[in-house]
Amino acid sequence: MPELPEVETVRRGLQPAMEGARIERTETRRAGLRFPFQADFAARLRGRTVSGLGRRAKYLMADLDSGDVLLMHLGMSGSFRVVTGDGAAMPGEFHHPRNEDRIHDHVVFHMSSGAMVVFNDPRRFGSMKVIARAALDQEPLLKGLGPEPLGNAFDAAMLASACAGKKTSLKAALLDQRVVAGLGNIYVCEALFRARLSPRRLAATLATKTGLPADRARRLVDAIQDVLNAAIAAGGSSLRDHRQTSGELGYFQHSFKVYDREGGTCPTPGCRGTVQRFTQNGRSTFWCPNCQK
DNA sequence: CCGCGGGCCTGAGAGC
DNA sequence: TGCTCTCAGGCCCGCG
Repeated sequence: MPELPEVETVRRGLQPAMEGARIERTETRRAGLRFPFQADFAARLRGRTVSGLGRRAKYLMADLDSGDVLLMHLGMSGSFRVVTGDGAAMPGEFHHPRNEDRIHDHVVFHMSSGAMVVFNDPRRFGSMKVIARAALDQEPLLKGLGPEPLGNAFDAAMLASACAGKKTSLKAALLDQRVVAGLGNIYVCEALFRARLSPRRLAATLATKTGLPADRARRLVDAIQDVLNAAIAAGGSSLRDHRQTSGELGYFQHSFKVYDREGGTCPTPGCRGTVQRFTQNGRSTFWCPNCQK
């Protein structure tokens, strides 16, 4: 489901339930998700206090007082919900369509506060892994990740150089987590629209012949940051699966300009274009051919 | 090294 | 109603 804004929304929702609390016990209700749980997965979590809950790209990272880090990825359909100790649902939980599918509650963290943090993931593309903080920079899951799009290191020069010489489309380059980490299909479509850049454009054209970032690279960086910040402020986008941990819907999907708006009128003032859809690298691309060049 | 297509899973929705 | 088909917000792997 989730791209960076949804993962960030989940992180903020889980913070009150997890930070400063101890994991008394972890239930894993099946052998694994995308890959099998480590044999010592639950044991390494038992009795550990969560000192902080962070995020890297689309990964949630819970820092433990043992020196370990719990890495969690939501895949396509993963979601968390927090259930208070008396068993009462948090506001909004009752209406969560997934909550009837308890068969997809795969991991339950029983916290010292009495709260339960429940991970539900029908498609099981999500993953969880405990690693030593000292070995974080060797972790294969994180190793190839590019810069955080909302971090200081991400700017037009960096994006242009990461795309320099790339023989692929701009759309594919932005989906490549080695170029920039955290974007997915929705926010790539939306950012390209805001930057007025064609998803078909060669990625290498973000740099000038002298290697300097073109103006379009600056526009694209601004567009990426603007759309991510706006989506985070809205609690992410709720299409099929994503909810905030409280069960509330994010509402950024109402602000999509092109994603899932095939056939609609281009929202750019004065543009008479129609939003089009086509398939690129196996994924749907939505765009306005009239104003994205 | 790079880019692409397939595969991993289940569920929702469209069309018949 | 129910079947089949397509598609879905991600990522890893193997192939050419």
